[in-house]
Amino acid sequence: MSKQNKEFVKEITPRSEDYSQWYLDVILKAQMMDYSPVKGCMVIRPYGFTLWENMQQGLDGRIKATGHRNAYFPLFIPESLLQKEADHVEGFAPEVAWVTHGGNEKLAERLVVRPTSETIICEMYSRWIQSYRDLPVLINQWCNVVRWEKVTRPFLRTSEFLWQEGHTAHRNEEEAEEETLKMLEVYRDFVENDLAVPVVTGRKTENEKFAGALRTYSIEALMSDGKALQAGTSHNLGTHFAKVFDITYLDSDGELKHVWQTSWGVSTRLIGAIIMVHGDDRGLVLPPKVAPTQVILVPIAPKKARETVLPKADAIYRDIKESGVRIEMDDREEYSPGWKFNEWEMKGVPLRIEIGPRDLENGQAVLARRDTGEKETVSLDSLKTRVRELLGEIQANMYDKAKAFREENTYRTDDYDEFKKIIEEKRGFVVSRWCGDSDCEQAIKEDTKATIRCLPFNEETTSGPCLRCGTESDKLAYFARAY
RNA sequence: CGGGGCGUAGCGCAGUUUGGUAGCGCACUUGGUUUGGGACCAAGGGGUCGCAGGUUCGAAUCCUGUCGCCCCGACCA
Repeated sequence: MSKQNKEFVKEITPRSEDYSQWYLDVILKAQMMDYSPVKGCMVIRPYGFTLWENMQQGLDGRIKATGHRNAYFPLFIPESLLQKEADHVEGFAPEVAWVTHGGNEKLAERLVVRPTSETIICEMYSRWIQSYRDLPVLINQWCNVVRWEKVTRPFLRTSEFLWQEGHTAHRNEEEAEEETLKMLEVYRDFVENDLAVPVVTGRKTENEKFAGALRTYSIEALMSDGKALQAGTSHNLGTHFAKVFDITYLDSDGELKHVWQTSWGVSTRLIGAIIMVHGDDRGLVLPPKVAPTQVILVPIAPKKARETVLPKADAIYRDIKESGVRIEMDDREEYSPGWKFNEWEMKGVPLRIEIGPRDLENGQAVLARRDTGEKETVSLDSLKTRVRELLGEIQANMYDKAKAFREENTYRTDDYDEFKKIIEEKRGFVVSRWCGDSDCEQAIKEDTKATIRCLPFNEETTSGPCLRCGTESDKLAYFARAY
């Protein structure tokens, strides 16, 4: 390794050395985002935004396939609307941005820049819904929201972020609950299959639920530093909002009833999850399904061989592109192959094709995969097929690797001392019995900084003592320190 | 809000103790030679040293004030 190369490798702080710094290095070096002059806000650069667009595409398809349609609601929400639901306003008031003036004139009523759109959407729903025939209303919106956070972190917690928020209205509890769980499943499917990030699904505790919700469900992912990240939420809002916004319908039995509502959302935070779950000391690693560039073709074309290599590389590039793979060719003359290899690895491109004079002599190309670093030589005849095959393998391998990591870092104990030790020394998920009492949950948080991420579905358990207080319980909870 | 640290070129930093008119690496520009894991040589461009006062013949350096950022704590959909 040359001297320059050594210095370069140091440019990305090793993950083990300073996780925070590593995270920032990866994002900046991959040119996903940059800091903006507005505190806590970020500029998403084209490379990062293309990733987001690919994610949007995958998720939007699933949202539409489950019967929802996209719409758009205003960025500004009158103060009086936000005030209507008590829990909701209490939850969001400390972090909303206010608009107080229009031009030079002070507004008669202040506006908030939406931190979420429940209130303004409910206001519209109350006008749109009259009859049971109007239900269900299944609407989704892609937009930006603003939450004035004290501590921010790129992608994970920013003052402004992009997201998708679904808002639905139903006839009764059963339908609303079914919708809430259906959308949680859509998120699980999308995040696990497209982003290769394994998640735990479950219900949030009363403490952790959405401000104004009846029940909140979430998908929880484990980052490579052992901290948990809430990757998506789905809320059964009950009839709380319907009551204060007067969203009623005349049912087929002639009775006037309040609708049951749900809301659900995932945000650009998922980009942070991808980075922290898959990234390594060389930079970003992107799952093929959403990678802006799936394959990077690097022709190795010394002057003498340029005429033979470049046309051949171009033909391969076109051929693969036509087969529907997102491939780019890096034929810049001013950078050396090694420079390009590092550059594209930093950007997380899943697969690289190297093709030079030596390969052409043998009728082959070299394939290098980002997830394992392995290289293989493939004959030019089978290149196109092998590329598609490998992209699939990489996607699957990334998921398996992340899942294995999560399993290795998920512990099962009901002993509080052991629990504290694991949380402090190893991090990860700790699955323990919990009595269901809020005070107990709070005490554990104060002792260990670990919170209940969710109460999992489908975890069988026999009755036993609660982790902290010893009360008999058959509830299991996933605990972790979280972002 | 409490404790600590830092503001010097696009980025990362040295210079501050002991005042003398600003430097290094990367990046950038031009020319040439290069290309299988961040190539090399040569020549260039770029800075009101966070801001405002003060001390001094002279301030990046000393003094006072102020603004901003980062880390730890606190707070936290």
